[in-house]
This record gives sequence, C-alpha cells and structure tokens, in this order.
Amino acid sequence: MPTIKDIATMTGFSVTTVSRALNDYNDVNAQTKKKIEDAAEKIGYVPNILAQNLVMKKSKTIGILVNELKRESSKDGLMLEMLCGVSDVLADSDYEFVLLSTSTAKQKNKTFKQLCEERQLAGLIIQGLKNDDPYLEEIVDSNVPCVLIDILITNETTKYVTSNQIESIKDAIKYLHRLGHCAIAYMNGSDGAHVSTIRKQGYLEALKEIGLPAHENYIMNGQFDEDIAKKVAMPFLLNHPEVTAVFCASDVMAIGVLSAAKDLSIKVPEKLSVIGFDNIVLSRYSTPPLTTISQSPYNMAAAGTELLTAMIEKKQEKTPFKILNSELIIRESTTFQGSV
Amino acid sequence: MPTIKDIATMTGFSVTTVSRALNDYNDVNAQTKKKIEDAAEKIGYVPNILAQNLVMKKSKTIGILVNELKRESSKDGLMLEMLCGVSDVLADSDYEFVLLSTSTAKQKNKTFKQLCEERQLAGLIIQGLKNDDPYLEEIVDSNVPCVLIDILITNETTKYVTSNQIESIKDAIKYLHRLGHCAIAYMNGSDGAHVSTIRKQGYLEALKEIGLPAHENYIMNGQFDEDIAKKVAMPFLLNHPEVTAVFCASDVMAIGVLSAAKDLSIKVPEKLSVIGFDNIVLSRYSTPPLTTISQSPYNMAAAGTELLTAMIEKKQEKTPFKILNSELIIRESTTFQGSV
DNA sequence: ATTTTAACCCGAAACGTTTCGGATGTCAAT
DNA sequence: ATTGACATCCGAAACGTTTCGGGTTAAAAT
Repeated sequence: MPTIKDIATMTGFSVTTVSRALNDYNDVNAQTKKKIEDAAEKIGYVPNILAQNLVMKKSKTIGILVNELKRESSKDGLMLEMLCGVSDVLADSDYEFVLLSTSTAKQKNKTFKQLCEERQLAGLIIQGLKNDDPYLEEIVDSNVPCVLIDILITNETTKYVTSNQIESIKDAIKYLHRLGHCAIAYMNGSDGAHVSTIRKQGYLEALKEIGLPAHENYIMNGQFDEDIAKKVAMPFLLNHPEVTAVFCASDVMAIGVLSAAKDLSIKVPEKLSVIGFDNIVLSRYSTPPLTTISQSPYNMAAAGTELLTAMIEKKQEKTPFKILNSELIIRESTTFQGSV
Repeated sequence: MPTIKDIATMTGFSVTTVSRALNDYNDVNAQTKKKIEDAAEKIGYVPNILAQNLVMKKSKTIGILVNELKRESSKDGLMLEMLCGVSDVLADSDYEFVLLSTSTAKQKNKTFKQLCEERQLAGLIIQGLKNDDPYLEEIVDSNVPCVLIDILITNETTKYVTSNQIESIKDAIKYLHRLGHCAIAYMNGSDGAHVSTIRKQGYLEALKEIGLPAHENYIMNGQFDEDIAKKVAMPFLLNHPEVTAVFCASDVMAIGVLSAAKDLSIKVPEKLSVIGFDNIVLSRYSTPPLTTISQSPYNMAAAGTELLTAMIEKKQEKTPFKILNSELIIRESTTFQGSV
C-alpha cells in the first residue's frame, strides 16, 4: 500500500531521489539515503514489482514450462525435485518463478512468444517437451533466454543441461553383459520424447560395443507408464524365454516389468534381471529394490537455473550447456545370468 | 511487443475504444469491434498483464504458500498432487499461480502483507503451516482472501478445506480393535503441525469410544520422518512387546516402522499390524503394502481453489469451508491379532 | 423546430515505478 | 572574478493498461 510517493512526502525529497536512494545510486547524500531508508522501513514499504517490471520492460520472473502437469507425474518425484532445485537456487536472489503447464490445447491459443510477453518473463526452464512440440521451434527462434532440460540444442539464447545418460546406459548394459546376460531387451518410453531417442541410442551403442546383435523385436515401448509397460512385457516375456535381462528407460516402467514377471512367476533377479532409470523414490522400495541409473533432477534443475540467470544477466558463461553425472546404482533386481 | 496503441493507430480508433472493444464493453459498434479484434489477432496482440494489474490494482495471480519446499517432500507426492489440483482447476480460467515457499529466515525479511502486496496477489492457498507460525495471525487479520489446508480457521476472508480425518482415524482404530488388537500405539508427527493435533485427537477419541485406556507412553513422535520414526520405533517395540498394532500419522513414518519391525524380525502383519496415513504412492508398493487412510490432496487443493476463486470474485458461497471424505484403505499390513 | 434518447466514440488521468537530462549550490583552481 | 568540477537533487516522461466523464451524431419524440 505505501508507495515511493509516500516516502517522498514524508521525507520532503522528490520521488526521483527516493527511488535513487532505494536503488543504491551513488548520487544521493549518505544522510539523505539514511532518512529515506528509515522512512521506508517505518511504513513498511515494499516496491510494487508490477510497476517496476512495467517500466523496466522486463521482470525477474522465470517460468518453468512443463509439457503437462499431470497427476501421474507424482509417482516419480521428478517434477517436484526439479521445482526444489529451482527454488533453492533462486531462494536468496530476487528472482521468482511461475509454473507454466502447457498442453496442445493451450498452445493453440497462445504462442510461445505470447506466453513470454504477457508476463515479461526473464527466462524459462523447459522440461519434458516432445520432439515434435510446436513450441520447440519458437523457443530456439525467440530471443528469450531458455534452458532446455535433456534437449540438446544451443544458440545465442538457448542452452541446455543434461546428464551423460548414454555413458551410464552403456555402463548398465555392459554390467549386465559381465553378469553373463546376452539377450537383453529394452523397454523404451514414448517415441516423441527426446530422452527416448537418446536412451535407445545408448542401448544400441552398448550392444554394438560389446558385439551383441541388436534385435529390433527386443525393443518394447511402454510409454513411460507402469501399466502399459506391464501389458507389453507380459506377452514379450512369454514369447522370449531366452531373454534374461531387460533394461527400462524409466523406473516406473521397470516396476511394470517387475509386476509382469511376478504374475508370470518369473523370479527377479534369479530368472530375470531388470534395470530401471531415474532412481525414483519407489525404486528403493520395490521388491526387489531396483538396480537403476540415477540422474538427479534436483541438480539438473539447479544447474539449469544457474545457467539461466547467468544468461539473463549477460554474464557470459564459458559453456552453452552443462552435463551432469548420472550413475548406475546397483541394487537387488540384477544378478548373474543363470544364478539359480 | 504489440500494444493496444498499435491497434489504435492501425484501425484509426482511440486507445480507449480499442480497450473497450477488447474487453467486451457494449458501447462499441459491432463492426468496430470486429475490426479491432481482427487487427489484434493479426499482429498477435496479448495484453500486458503487468500493466493491467498495475492499473486495476489487483492481479489474477494466486499464490500457493508452502511452509518449506524441501526435497524430502518428493517422497510423498502430496505437494505435487496439490499443485496439479490447483493447476487443473485454474487451467481454463485466466488465473495463474505462483509457488511461494517461506522459511523462518524469509519471514524475518517480509511480512505476509508485504508478500501479498508486492505481487498484488488475488488470494492464497496455504498449506503446511505450523501452529505457531507467525504468518498465521497475519493471515487471519489480513483482508486478502486465503484458503487454509487442514487448519480450521474462518472469517470474512479466510476459509479452509480439510477432510474428515478424525472419523477415518476412528474407523482405523476401531478396525484394529475388531481384529482383536487391544494395545495400539500411535506414532505422531511433529508437534507444531496442526494435523498432528487433529490426528492425535482422533486416536484418543477412538480409544475412549471403544473403552481402551490411553497410555501416554504409547504415543511416539516421528516428526513425519521415516528415519526418525524408525529410530523411535525400535526401542519402543522392544520395550513394549504387548503392543500388537501401531497407527501412524503418515505413511512415511509407517514405512519407518515397517523397517524397524523388519530389523527386529517382527513379522508384519502377523506379529504387528501397521496403519499409515496419506495413501502415498509408496504405500502401495511397500512390503507389505500398507493399510492406510486416503485423503486426496488433489481434491483438497482443487476444492480449495474453487473456494478461493469464489471468494475473490465475491460470489458468496454458502459455507466458509469444505470437508472432503477420507477413507480407510485396507491392504496387507494389518490382520487379526494373534493370527499366526 | 426543438428536445430527448441512444449509440458510439474519445481525451486525459491514473496506477507505481525508473531514468534522462538537466538544475542548483559549493568549493577549489585559475 | 571567472571557470570547472563535483555532489546532490529534481521535473517530467515513459511503460501499457483501464476508466471516468464527457462529446458528437443521428434518429425518435415532442
């Protein structure tokens, strides 16, 4: 409620001087500044961010754009971990963040540019976009600073953060191979998702490197969904008794596979080794606990936020991207082939 | 980038008329309106929300205030479910939401009133505040519309949503009693939390109603934390072999108890029945799957959002609160006392 | 022919800031 | 006495809207 104008009349200085005093300009007398600050404190002045942003033509608000905020995503805690990462990094800056969830329906009404302009967003962190998302092109074309999660595009105003997924996946597959597994199936996520492409690539490269043939029909698609993965895995496991290990592009799907195996009385890990991806909370508690690959969404989001604020403040960082470590976490869903 | 002024010069009408046309005032000619709308469409005009809010002295932004956005809260998906609830309800309105996380440190710098004023928040949904939180008083005193989750306070601008936890807890305890359990312990959450008080009350009332004595030392405190709950439960279970069931104020703590029992080789449910609260994703996957009480944070948030927007738009709702149903979900962590 | 009414339109102020381009005064150097 | 430099301050415009209080015109009522 109290404005800069109130402080001006209180202290007898002009609005200009009050503003300059409060913003630490150096052409205002120390005493004056003190008086103004005291007055501001006294009446509990807080700057009206709206007015500030309006006149400065830019805000300190960064948007977190997610493809669709859907309830199932609470199964893995990934989304929330990301939020925490952003939140923590931004905690003692003067940036704020808004959560923006798009859907194809919404995109019809509002272009990406419009989305940014209406709130004068300073920048965005973007996660979970499909390869063919119409926003993607707009994002790279726009001059709004953006950080993409797991989508490897860079230009003047676009950077990304990802993790060395491919390496970790290769590690995982090679680990299975060392355990004696030679028929390793792969459960992929939805085709559109960028991470699906990447992870599949990791799987295929690993097979090549260890000299195992890549059977196209060893690749299933579970749409990143537990139930779908289970439905897909059931007939697959029945028809492919030679398969002794399956690597999944997400823990959620791996849990689906676990469930399918249980229904078919296939013992995990004795008869079937299963590896997931994400290291979600659940993976520690499933039976058996999942061997999985951990990439910390918290750290990715935190790194992305730092990349973004640096970009906004025109601090040129050396690299237009950040690659974090992901690592294989061995638990109890994997063991030697034929270990019975 | 394009403004109302651009449309004005394009079409030859005044800024006033353009504004009125775009806002569906009825004193503008149908043709004029059409022309203006076409022009707006053509140049991809989006209103500058900042400017709108500034002049109207209020925004369409609602804040979601959480006590502390901490990483562990991704363990239960509660926070995210709430966000989804809010997000879905707000999806096709013109409201937006920002996530605000406070901490005692931040509260020193900014009063609740200031928090609202700087962004001209239209209203808040408030969750997870401790009983002694300094903001609480400010919230009830302020004239900013607020909806409290699980804190039962109402006045002109304060409403709440909760669920019939007490009833459900009574159901749970009575269910245990029917199974033959007579020594039922209780694992409470952190003392400050309002829900702790409520849930404890439910436990005590249930004991009274079925005529069981309330031993003060049957009440533990696990701070809503898995590890702490485990640490507290270990000695308790050792010292109280007569206890055959423990009811926990959260699933996370119940899982801690499960883990304690496992370490002590106390079979659940044969030797010990355990009930949780929240029906988090994990509870379905723990071993054994947890009997628990489900209150949907999604629905609570959704209901709260509706309550809030109604309040903001001065639509007087009949009730200053909403009470949702919570219910006992029986899974495999409970069974007859002495069922071996 | 005058007044009333309605439909349609617009100028200008307001919201709370920031910032450009001076203005004023003081003091030391010339 | 003039100049220059510096420190300190301020007026006014600008940001993009909304809205109050009118104004103009043409048709309808007197």
